[in-house]
Amino acid sequence: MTGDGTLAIESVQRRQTSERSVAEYALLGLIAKSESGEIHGYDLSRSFAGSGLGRILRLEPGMLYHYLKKMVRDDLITSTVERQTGRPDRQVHSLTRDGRDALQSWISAPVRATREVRLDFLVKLYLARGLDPVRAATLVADQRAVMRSRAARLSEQVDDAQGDDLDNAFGDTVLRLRLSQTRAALDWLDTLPESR
Amino acid sequence: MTGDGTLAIESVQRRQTSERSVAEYALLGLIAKSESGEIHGYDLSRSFAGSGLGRILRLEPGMLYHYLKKMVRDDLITSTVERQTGRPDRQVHSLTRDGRDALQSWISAPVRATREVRLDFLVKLYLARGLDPVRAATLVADQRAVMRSRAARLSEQVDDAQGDDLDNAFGDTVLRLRLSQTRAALDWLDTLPESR
DNA sequence: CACCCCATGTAATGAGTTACATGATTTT
DNA sequence: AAAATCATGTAACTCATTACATGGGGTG
Repeated sequence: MTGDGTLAIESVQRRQTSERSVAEYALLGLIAKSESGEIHGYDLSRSFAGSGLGRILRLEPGMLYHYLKKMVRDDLITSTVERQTGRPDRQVHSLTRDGRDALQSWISAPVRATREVRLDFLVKLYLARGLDPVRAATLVADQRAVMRSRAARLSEQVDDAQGDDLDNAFGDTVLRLRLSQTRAALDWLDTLPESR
Repeated sequence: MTGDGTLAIESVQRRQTSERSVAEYALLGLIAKSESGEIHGYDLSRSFAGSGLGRILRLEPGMLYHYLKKMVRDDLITSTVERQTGRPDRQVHSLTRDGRDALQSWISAPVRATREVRLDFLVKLYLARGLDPVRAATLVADQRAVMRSRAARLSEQVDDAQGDDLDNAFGDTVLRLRLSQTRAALDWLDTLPESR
């Protein structure tokens, strides 16, 4: 075994620090992007489905309202009732200080694993573009750096590996898949307008 | 809306026909690969961790025994008690006809989505290599075909897309990421010994 | 004597999916 | 008259993760 050579393993473990799902950050981002800074669940649901986010992840009403309640509980957003006549009352939400901070720091952090590019990074990029183009540019740059070092590391490991028996040959196969996926992500990052 | 142009969306929905998890098939495969055709849970756990499978997915004892019970219930494997003295009794498992069929047809079916290459396809490939090299070769060929048509389709969509507003531009970005990931998978498939 | 190996589990927890409940009002 | 829109949820279910229970035997 070379160093901590244990490759990242499939298992969707939330980070110990009670990490939130992508969908929650997506909601925070949509609230932040809303013109008045406040928005109710039903509108969120529509703008979610209508926006670019609806193209990469699905969020059913049940889960949406669940997340909103959870984030109110955790003091990331506030909720005030807006009475209506002839229509059901609305719960209007807006970001708290904590919510804004959580959103900003989540968006700013590049993803570590290549597999997270497809979902997590895309959501970060979408929100960053909508909220602050400068942040989008640094995000892309930071993500490039992560992917580059990851590619370098994988590349080393591929060179070091010798495929004696079947299982070692397979380990090599796995490494080369990861390397090729990582390089593809890197190339894609380079084509983004933020990389110009 | 062009045809059913709704892009595949993130949501790990099991297929309606009560689909099994990758780990279950991995277990079926390990039982099939065992020399005597039968093996008990504890040995399975060790050979799982020790084999190439342990490099791509994790399976804790709790889940392993859970799957074994489930598959006994569903008549994919049988279980007989092997008494021991000075040691706990063992539950020895072997494949039933249904189990062998389920395993073979799962292994033979290429994955549809590119994101499934990283886990599902790798497990299929590992098992196919261990059980029947010929099947491994056809699997790789079939998977190549799927990825090629997927790349072609994505390529079309990229050409058709025009990025007017922010959300359409994002849709284009998403498509190009998928295309690049799919092409990378395709290139990787070509480097496999089965493609020679 | 403390600890690890053998061997199989259970219990607690949490996260996500799907389908449905409600009840008024507007559109077809 | 039927259906869709508005607006917010609840309930039942599946699936996976983690940690722990058990209890005898061998090893440092």
